[in-house]
Amino acid sequence: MNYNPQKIELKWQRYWEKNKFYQAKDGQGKKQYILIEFPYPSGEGLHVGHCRPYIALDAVARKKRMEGYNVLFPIGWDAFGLPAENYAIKTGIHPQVATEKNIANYKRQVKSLGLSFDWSREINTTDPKYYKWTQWIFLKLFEKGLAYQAKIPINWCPSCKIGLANEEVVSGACERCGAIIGKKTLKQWMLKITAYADRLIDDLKKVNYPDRVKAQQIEWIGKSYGAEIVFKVVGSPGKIKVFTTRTDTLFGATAIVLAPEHPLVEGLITAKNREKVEKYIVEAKKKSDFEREKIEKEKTGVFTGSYCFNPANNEKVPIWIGDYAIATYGGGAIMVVPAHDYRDYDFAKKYGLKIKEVVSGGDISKEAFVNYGRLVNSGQFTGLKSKEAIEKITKWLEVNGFGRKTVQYKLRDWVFSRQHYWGEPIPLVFCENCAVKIKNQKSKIKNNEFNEGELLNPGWIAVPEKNLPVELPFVEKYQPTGTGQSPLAVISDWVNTKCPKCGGDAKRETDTMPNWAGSNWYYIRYCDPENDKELASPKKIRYWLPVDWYNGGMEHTTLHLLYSRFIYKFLFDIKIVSQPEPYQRRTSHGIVLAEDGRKMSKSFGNVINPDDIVQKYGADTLRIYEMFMGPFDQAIVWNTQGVKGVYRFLEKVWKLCSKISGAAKACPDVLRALHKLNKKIDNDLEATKFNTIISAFMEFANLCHEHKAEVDKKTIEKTLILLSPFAPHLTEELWRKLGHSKSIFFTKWPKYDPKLIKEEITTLVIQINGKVRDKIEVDAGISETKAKKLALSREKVKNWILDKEIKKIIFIPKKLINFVV
RNA sequence: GCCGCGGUGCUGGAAUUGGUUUACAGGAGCGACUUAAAAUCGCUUGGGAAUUUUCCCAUGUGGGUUCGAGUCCCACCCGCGGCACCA
Repeated sequence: MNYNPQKIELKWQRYWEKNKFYQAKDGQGKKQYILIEFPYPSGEGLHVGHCRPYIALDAVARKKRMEGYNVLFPIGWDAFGLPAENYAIKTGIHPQVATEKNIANYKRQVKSLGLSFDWSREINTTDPKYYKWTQWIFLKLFEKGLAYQAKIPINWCPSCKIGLANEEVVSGACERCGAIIGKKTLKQWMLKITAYADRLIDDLKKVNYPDRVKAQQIEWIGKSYGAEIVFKVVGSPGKIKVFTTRTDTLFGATAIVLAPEHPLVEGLITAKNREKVEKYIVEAKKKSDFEREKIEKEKTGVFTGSYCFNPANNEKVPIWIGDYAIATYGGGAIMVVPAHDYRDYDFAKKYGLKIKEVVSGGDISKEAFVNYGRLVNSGQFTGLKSKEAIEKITKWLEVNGFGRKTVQYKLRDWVFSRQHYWGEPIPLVFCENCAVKIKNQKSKIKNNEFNEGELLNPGWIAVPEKNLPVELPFVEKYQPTGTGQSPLAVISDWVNTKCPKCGGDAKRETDTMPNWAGSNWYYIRYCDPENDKELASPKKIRYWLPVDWYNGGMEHTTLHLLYSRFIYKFLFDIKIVSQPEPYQRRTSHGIVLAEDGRKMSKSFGNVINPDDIVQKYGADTLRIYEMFMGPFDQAIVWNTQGVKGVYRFLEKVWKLCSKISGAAKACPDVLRALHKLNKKIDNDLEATKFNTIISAFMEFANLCHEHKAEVDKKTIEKTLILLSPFAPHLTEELWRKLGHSKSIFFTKWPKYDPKLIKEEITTLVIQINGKVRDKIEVDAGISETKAKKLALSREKVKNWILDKEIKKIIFIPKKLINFVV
């Protein structure tokens, strides 16, 4: 029989599923929790790029099982979010219906690859039994005062008619539709992720993530150390607080710039300047972030007419307004030190501000000098080095009440509400009665009558836990209202409810949660997916978590990965989970590009559907090709031609293993190669070097092919076991053909014998002055003296040395001998 | 501008971490089988000179360290990803 994947793959997939091969057992033995990012089931189905991480981690999971681990390798569906809703708007098909259909298709595709997921733990974020707990987590955040409502200008996508988080805005445009983002001021629920900023940085030390992931998260959080300095306004009690990391340049501050949105602006505008300033502010507010960015280099500003005192030397410095000061960072106020900051230099040049050198080392007549140096023109601090000056000036400010040491973060709190239908309802109601009570009678409120969140957000009352989930009502119309309200707002019998605190009339929150809400914690739910009493039982959480190996895309580094770490830390604080970090190890896969080198996309018509490859070559070929195509963490171009090569390899394995030579013992070369292969798989799988594993297999198959007559049954069996995590169907089939009644996946993972790997004979390279001139076959254990003698006896070597004097000999056992002449 | 990653044949890439550069595949060429094609199986395939023996040059560019550099150091060029008026 020839290799025919169509005849064997479905058979074994059904067999494995029927016999529940891959179901993890709670609390039994040493565990491995292996996780892939659960897919968003879109209407387009899987493409070969999605499969790459699933296939890779499937191989890992399969190997770990054979090594005796109790492996949890689960899958589920992240199904809330915009695409389903946009699709519903277009077609009138309810997101629920479309989602179910998409899931069915995804499931069929995933199953056709022979992946060893534990389907008994399948979850779906849009299932009320699941999102009950997504809502529960929100309630806990709310109770602890980590959720608050704020009226803020948010990123507004005019096309999707939705507010977006900073993370969803990609260079000024909507991550989903590409429209230019504007600003809209709306009341939004915010999560205090900033309260966890330090821990999110510090705890990266505890986990094994790629450096680039750590670096990106740290940069995103953007912690900087500096000082807050107080500038007193001339002729008024007003005080302006600025943030700087360069306290040493304080004497060079020749102006203050406030963001147009700064709360003190109004009081600082003098009558003479009013018209100009107001016009500027109106213009600035109109600009979107994108426009601001585009004209980034061109600084603009306007003088308010007011002055303040530089605390260092009591000089009067003008107060300006300029939109290069960012409202949401450092209090939206900066001290302008033109001599030592590029931006301030531009600004000062444009508006004729004083440029005063206070750190020596550059030529400020040409450009700003931003490096550290020695202080000049800085009163008592003149002569100090920058580093020392920063400390001393900060201390001086503190002593004299002009400022204090502080830190700033780029990270902002997380905008957690969306004005859309297809998401988890936020489990809060607004009660006018309670709002009045909290606002007016704070002192009379009994202890524990309201939780922290309710006091922080007067009128917003938590839906009691026992009433969860707040189910998403069925609607006919999904269109965003465009007014900033979600489509839920028009369903009056859902919106109108009773206040759980006072029983009075109340209205439900009609915003829903962002699509990240369900994915924040899904991997916890896998530990105990059916539990309707708790998020998951503490016992199971303790057993399974943290995740041992989590693979996902780089694009989630500052999104899902950061968010879910934050949520996990919160759950740790309220003692739901027992360690501070959710993922012990993180790896990232590179994306698979289409054959034309572009991203695979329906609009380019260049998508490769795994169905086609499975149909033509079989799942095992697809699996091995995706591992072989290139380094796992690198983007790679798909090449259907290359798929053929893998198919040929599997055919070779098939032929080799379905006919046994009858040799009683493998020849030493084959045996050694087999043990080397074993070692290589062990090492390279851990290092995610899947491509070299496959090429090692190919080399081994080629070797066996050469030594056809000397390959025994034992060798073939071991080869099949080693290959089984990568090509499960083919190996299972051949395994049975060899007469085994039990599955190959019940065998133990083989251990290589280090003694057998040792080469007895090696090629010793002979170099003259570092250049290869000859090679000899020698005993691996040959001594330097012997090697030298042997090398010098060679004709070629003699010719190269001739009458020259040997100055030095370098001998590396098993590798080379080098004569320096 | 800053942070991170990378640059090796015609192509995807390998190189035990300082020790035989180009493994493994794809593609191309030649040959075998075949009426023929596909498939399959052999052989060839970095460049140049010489074709029995061989020699020189090649890992983005230019320097350096070293007996020896794709690998380490310095400077530069190019590509990719992220951040970006963050004070």
